[in-house]
Amino acid sequence: MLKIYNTLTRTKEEFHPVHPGVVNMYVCGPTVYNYIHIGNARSAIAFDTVRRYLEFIGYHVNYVSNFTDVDDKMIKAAREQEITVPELADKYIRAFLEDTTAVNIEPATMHPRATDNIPEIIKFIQRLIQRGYAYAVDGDVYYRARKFKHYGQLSGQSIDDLEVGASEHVSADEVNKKADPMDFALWKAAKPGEISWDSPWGAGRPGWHIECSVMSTKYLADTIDIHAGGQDLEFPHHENEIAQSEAATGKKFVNYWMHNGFVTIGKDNEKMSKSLHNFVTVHDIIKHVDPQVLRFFMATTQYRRPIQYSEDNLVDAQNNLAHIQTAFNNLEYRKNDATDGDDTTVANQLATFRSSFIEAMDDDINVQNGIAVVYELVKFANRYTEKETVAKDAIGNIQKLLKELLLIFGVKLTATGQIDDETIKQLIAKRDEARRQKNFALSDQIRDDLKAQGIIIEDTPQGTRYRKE
RNA sequence: GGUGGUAUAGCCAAGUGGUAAGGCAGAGGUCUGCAAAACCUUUAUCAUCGGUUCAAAUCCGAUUACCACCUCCA
Repeated sequence: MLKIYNTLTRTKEEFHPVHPGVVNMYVCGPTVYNYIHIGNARSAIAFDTVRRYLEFIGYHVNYVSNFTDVDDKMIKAAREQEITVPELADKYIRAFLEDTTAVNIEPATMHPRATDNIPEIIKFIQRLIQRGYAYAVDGDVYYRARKFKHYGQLSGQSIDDLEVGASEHVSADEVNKKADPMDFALWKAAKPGEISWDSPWGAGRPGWHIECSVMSTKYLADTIDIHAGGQDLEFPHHENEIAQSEAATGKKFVNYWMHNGFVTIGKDNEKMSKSLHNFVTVHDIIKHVDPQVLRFFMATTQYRRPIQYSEDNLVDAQNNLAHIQTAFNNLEYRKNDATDGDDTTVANQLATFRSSFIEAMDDDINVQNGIAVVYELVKFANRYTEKETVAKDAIGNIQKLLKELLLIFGVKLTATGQIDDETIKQLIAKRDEARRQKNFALSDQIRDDLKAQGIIIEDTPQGTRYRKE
């Protein structure tokens, strides 16, 4: 039974979707004014892993992730680059898709953009005004936070405590307009020259939080199963989404709230963020780090835990992944001399590994324990590879399970060992002959030459195998 | 000031009452002509102090340190 830690209740709860067998899941996506950094990628990877696991255990997942393509920072960045806001959005949405594809994140079922939903956003705000939860002032529209009696529930704070903090950050302009410092913008009047849309309150653009309420209900349902995002979105973003959505629909907005931990950097383990300017973009890092390694590195830490980003930790991940890949390749090599048929011991063992894996992952997607099962499976595979006789189907089934499990972590395993190259094969034959004649000077010479070409030679009881370095 | 989180071996990290999973790195060994790959063996009393209990890394209290949110941020 899958259990998920629900931020709303601060406990692990058994997961029961509204519609059995189907999961409606919404993940807050980035504001597209820059390349995504690995903190943004972490969120996408964490919930892609959750999605893949849900699919692994048999759910159909409707996965919606938005692009915030208009806000203050978009307007500022577009102005600096002397392009329009939509041009800026197009540019970084394309970059987002390239970067996330590189680390093997499945495209969402739908990637809606805020600006494609302006009419729905306006209608949603009108509904909130009708219900007395919102009011217009000079072309702005604000949400009356105190009117919503559960306000503060997600972040676990009373509205009065929140107000102490909020009042320190409200600009003079807002103080004059807002009825209460806790109120937040649903619609912002356009300043001269800014991108805008016509509305009953004049030209303007949506506030940040409203788009997610609108798109979640529009593309999924009034009540969805999972809503996810970074821990920094708990307040105010998700708190505000709940207030908006539940005030508008009168229904529970989300059953399970999931929040991922941060990527930290530096010796103080500080949060990586755009505002602290301590970020590394995916765009840059995959120039010198294998995207599969980056993916594996991030996917093998449980989504709620922080990830400390460092070269050393990346190297660890690289070694671990290589170890798994090698085991897979060595299995492949043994297919050459494997006997037909299966091996019941192996079949039983694989079933055990599978259920151990599920047991681990069912505990709030505990990937650390999940990956530990993978390492056990790898060890089992290596032992099997060294047996005198092996069965073809058994090898195939071990590989199949390895592949299936690694895919949950976003890694596509394929046999990279067998290189079909006649020249290499001839050289190996020549070397084998030299070894038979105990001409080790020659055989080592051939091995060194091949190594210089990036080909590694390995002698096994079944013959000489080779692989790319 | 309010709220939440974290502290386990050189590093990453599991473990939520019964005497410390797993991985990396290190050491020793097996296999090998030598290698490589792999396999085997090996490395901690769990931030500090106090309490509860037959029994605590695990529960309670206090302390310390670090991080995060309360303003845009995944």
